[in-house]
Amino acid sequence: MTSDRPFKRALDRLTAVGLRPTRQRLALARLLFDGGDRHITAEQLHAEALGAHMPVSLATVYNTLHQLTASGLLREVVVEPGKSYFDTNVSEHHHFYHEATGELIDIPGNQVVVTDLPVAPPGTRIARVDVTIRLTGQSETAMRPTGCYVGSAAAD
Amino acid sequence: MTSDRPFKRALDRLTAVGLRPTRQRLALARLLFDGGDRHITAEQLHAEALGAHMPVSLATVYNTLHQLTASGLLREVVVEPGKSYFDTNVSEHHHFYHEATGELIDIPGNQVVVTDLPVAPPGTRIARVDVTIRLTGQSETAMRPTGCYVGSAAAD
DNA sequence: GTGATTGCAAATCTTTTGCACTAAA
DNA sequence: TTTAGTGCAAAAGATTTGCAATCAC
Repeated sequence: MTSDRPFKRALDRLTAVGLRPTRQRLALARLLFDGGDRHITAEQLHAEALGAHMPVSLATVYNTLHQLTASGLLREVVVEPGKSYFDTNVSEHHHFYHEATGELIDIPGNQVVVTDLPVAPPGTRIARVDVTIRLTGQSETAMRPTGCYVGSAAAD
Repeated sequence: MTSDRPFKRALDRLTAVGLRPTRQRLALARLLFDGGDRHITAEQLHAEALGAHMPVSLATVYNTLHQLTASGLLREVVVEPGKSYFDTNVSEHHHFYHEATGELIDIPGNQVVVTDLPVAPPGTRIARVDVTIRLTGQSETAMRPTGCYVGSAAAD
């Protein structure tokens, strides 16, 4: 990789989708996209920006997150009423959501297979399939080895 | 079925989970459980109660919905930041979510198959698997006949 | 009667908006 | 310049909370 300096990567992403790379957007894009995939809320990103001496207003954080989402650079994942994460991984994948800790964990797309999807209602098109696996605090019992079947069509 | 009068059904459900069947809870339970499965927001239920001459405060609607959810009589489905539905169908199933209209449509559990679920992280247990199929407004192209594959493990 | 439940209004929290100011092209 | 973008503070929603009044048992 010749030019994946953090700064460049963030800037490239912005220009690639036609967003003017302002100081604020660049700062946020760097926090978001440097150093691998992450899940972050608007509040968290705001706090991070302030902590990194890149003051940005909360409103701008929201604006930017939504612009990036609309541009396909982020994906919004709503886990609870009043709590949504922005996911820098926009490839096909799904999530574990740990309700106790609020933690969101990526599951590579190839580790979850959804089949037999019903036909979309007339006049609509499937935009995305979200699979969220909700986890509760303790694992009193053993965890499932490799497959948990939801639905009945596929035998193990 | 000898006794599935609406009133009885709602009352039974409440007592079955140990919730004192107060006038308000009974009224809300009837609106919720009589007449088949439904998806409803707190605001909608509140409006319905008022319209049905069963005045209940919004706070009580929220309290009751959460109590019913905690008791397993309802399931909460969060579709967007600031918008969640309460689903009277607590059996295994999934949802279409039409982003344009805000409409939520049940998909019977047996119409979606999720396989190859990864193991839950240590110390956790899978509480539920939510599959939400997001629909966008127009269907310019043809809809998928019967299977939309998410992930790569299963061939068609 | 007694503790659970309710209603109201205020408080919280998250997110959006209006508008004057600032900066990128 | 010129227009997009930003910050602030207020507004808007959704949900929760505190507490006195009320109701079910």
